[in-house]
Amino acid sequence: MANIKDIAEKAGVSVTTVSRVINNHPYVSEDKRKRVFEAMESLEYTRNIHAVHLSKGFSNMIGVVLPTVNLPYFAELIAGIADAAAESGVHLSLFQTNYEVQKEIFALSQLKQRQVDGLIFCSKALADEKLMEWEGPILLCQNSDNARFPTISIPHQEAFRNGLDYLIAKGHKKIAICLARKKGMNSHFRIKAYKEALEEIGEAFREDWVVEKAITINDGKALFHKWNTWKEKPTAIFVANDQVSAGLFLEAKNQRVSVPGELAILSVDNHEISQALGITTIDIQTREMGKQAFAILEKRIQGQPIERKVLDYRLIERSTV
Amino acid sequence: MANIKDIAEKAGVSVTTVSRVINNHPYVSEDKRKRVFEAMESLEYTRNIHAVHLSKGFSNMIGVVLPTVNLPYFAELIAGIADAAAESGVHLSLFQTNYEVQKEIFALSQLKQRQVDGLIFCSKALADEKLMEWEGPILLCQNSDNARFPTISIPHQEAFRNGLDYLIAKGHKKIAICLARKKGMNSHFRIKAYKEALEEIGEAFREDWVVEKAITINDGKALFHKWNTWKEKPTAIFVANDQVSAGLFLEAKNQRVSVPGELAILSVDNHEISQALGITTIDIQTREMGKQAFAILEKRIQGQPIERKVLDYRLIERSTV
DNA sequence: CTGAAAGCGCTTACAG
DNA sequence: CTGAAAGCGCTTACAG
Repeated sequence: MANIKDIAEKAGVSVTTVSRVINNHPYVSEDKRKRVFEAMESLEYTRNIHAVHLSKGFSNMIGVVLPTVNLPYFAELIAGIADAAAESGVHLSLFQTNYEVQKEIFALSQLKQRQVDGLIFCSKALADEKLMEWEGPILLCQNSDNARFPTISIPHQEAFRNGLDYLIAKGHKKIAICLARKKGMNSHFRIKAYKEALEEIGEAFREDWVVEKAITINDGKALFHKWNTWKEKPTAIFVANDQVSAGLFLEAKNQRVSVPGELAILSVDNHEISQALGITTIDIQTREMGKQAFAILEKRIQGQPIERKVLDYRLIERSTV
Repeated sequence: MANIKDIAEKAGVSVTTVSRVINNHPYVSEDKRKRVFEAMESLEYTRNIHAVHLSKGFSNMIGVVLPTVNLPYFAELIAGIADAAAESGVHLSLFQTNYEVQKEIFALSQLKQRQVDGLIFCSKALADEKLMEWEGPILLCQNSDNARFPTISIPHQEAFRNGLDYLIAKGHKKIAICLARKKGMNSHFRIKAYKEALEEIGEAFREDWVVEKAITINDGKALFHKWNTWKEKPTAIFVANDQVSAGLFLEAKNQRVSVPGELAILSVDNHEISQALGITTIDIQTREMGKQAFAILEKRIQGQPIERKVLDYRLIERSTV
């Protein structure tokens, strides 16, 4: 494969000039520019990107860290990131961690080795404090107490509270909630909002009405059966994602439990499936979050100050509450 | 940042020895190995991966080219690829093309520049012939006439025929089909199978009963309404993906059209949603395809001969036919 | 507008 | 088991 030196010889110029032509620098005479282009053409020159990276010190690639790509929430998030990255000509490297800590650490080590210029953590198992031990641009798609990280997030506590108030306004007092996982900032804030809302309406907090580790449609089906076994039944379940809500809703219909008559369902996401099923849900702009995540990280990589953005949410009334 | 030379000085050895230690080569005395490790520790050494790439000539990263990550089929495929790649310590770079030809060409140019060692085309707009103009390891997740490409695929024609025969065996003669897009090898083979089956049962091929460009749940809903406007109605629709089938099924239920009584639905994918809805579908092992795609490409990158694998499919009887 | 030369940080064939 | 040196292919400050 021809390299820059071969081109220089063929064109009768220096490698410096060739480099200038390749990088579109001004101050190259038209004559030489032309000769360089011809030489590149005839020698079928392709730039070796590794040499560029080594020389420049960055890779023009960012890493996206997430548990799995195969969940609408994350797929949508990546799609947003990918669109924004493509527009800026930045490459995307995927780190599917399945919430395994050592895989998250692997991603961090890649940042350290300069495999990527920055990292977007869509969701993570590692605590913020652990992340602090690593240098380099790291963006979090969730709120963080820690000012070291740029973030893009939804005000989950507020949004969740908003949803709860909506249920309460609709006459519900016996409300259960269902979260994706126990740990994680989002769940933390949601439980907090839940407790506050219960207190205000004088209802006791019940540990067993906080269902966790629910992510898929099948988890939603299981949730229905759990609900069905409860002696005292909540009249509404506030579910933290559309997939689970869909499973819950479909199984309720299957078992001829009327929604929202016997069981109201409020969801979060506003992905296609909740629209298709007519599930009332809170839109959290997942795709937009992906786009902004990239934009903020990119600015940070370029040395601009840490930015922390909060996105809006919106309750979409449909027919399950 | 400390480099290999700093380590060598600190440890009192040559850079060659440092490199050997880093790369776990044998033939380094225990004493020196220890000193090198100590030096690396105290200087907080991190290897610059770009230098490794430049020197070795490859990047240890493959590219995945697909229209969008935000569709269960592709999300599942990537998840499989990502799992397999992670096990081999290979990085994944994502090229979301939205079926835009210039974005596919961009991915190919990245292969040429060595940004990636190989490319997996999950689905593409470019014709095989165009792809032929590019060198380097390129794997196709679909069959190809062209022996230049390693492939992993489902026998779509056979599988589709199998599904049609199943519908026919169930007494259907008026059968419509619904495909993801007009172009593309898969659609080509499916239409072929469709025509053959129709001929055998003495039914005429009707262009208007071949619905195309259907990908999402909402497309499935639209499909229902299209069906509803047809004067002569097919008694069965064979839909090429679970998302569309789900939309079709849900809307049929909404509109109180009995499935399979008035309209039978046969699907392809066997993703979670068809299971949740009880839709009869053909399992095409999407995740497994992803895994094998990676394995075959990886072997090809390592110089092994072109491999072309065909995966099995299986009809899952549920309650929509 | 132009070029010689140093630099980015590794790997590896060769000689010992 | 060890090291000096060449090589991977670019970029860029400096001097003109």
